Amino acid sequence: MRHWLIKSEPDVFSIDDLAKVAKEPWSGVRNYQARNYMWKDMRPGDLALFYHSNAKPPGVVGVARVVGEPYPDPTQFDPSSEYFDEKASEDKPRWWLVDFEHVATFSEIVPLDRLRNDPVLEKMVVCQRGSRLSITPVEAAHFKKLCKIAGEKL
DNA sequence: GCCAACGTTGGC
DNA sequence: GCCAACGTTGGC
Repeated sequence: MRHWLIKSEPDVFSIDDLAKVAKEPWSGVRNYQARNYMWKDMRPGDLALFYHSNAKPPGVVGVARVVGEPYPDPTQFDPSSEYFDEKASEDKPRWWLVDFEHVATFSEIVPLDRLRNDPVLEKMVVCQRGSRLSITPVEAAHFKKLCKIAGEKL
């Protein structure tokens, strides 16, 4: 099993929103690297740290799980969607996604500051300067340590 | 294939 | 609101 970190702006879609739905299609990702992670590398059952970006403070707030296999992001075919892509077609989709389900909400956020001040967790991609990628791989040891800090037993 | 211009992300 | 970092676009 692989581990991941997914970013979401809580004003748009928060961990609480995820907790309210059975599963959420991770639509609207329009970055090739992030797409490739969902398309080629994610497997059902993979766990992901749920990260709140553009938040005060930014940080990891819980855990989500990949549900099912990747499929084409339907918003790319919808002209009324802000994620519409005129260069994509049903026979040649450009954007792929997976669904995520809620696993856990931490009792407290683990702020980005906290990660940056940790000699081990500072190595996480999300801690790197200028890191903008919305989906990144996470080492199993980092995932485990972060859950421990959060007091989360999975 | 280079690279300047532009748009977006996201911490601060 | 600012701005550094980064990805994408398009002219050449």
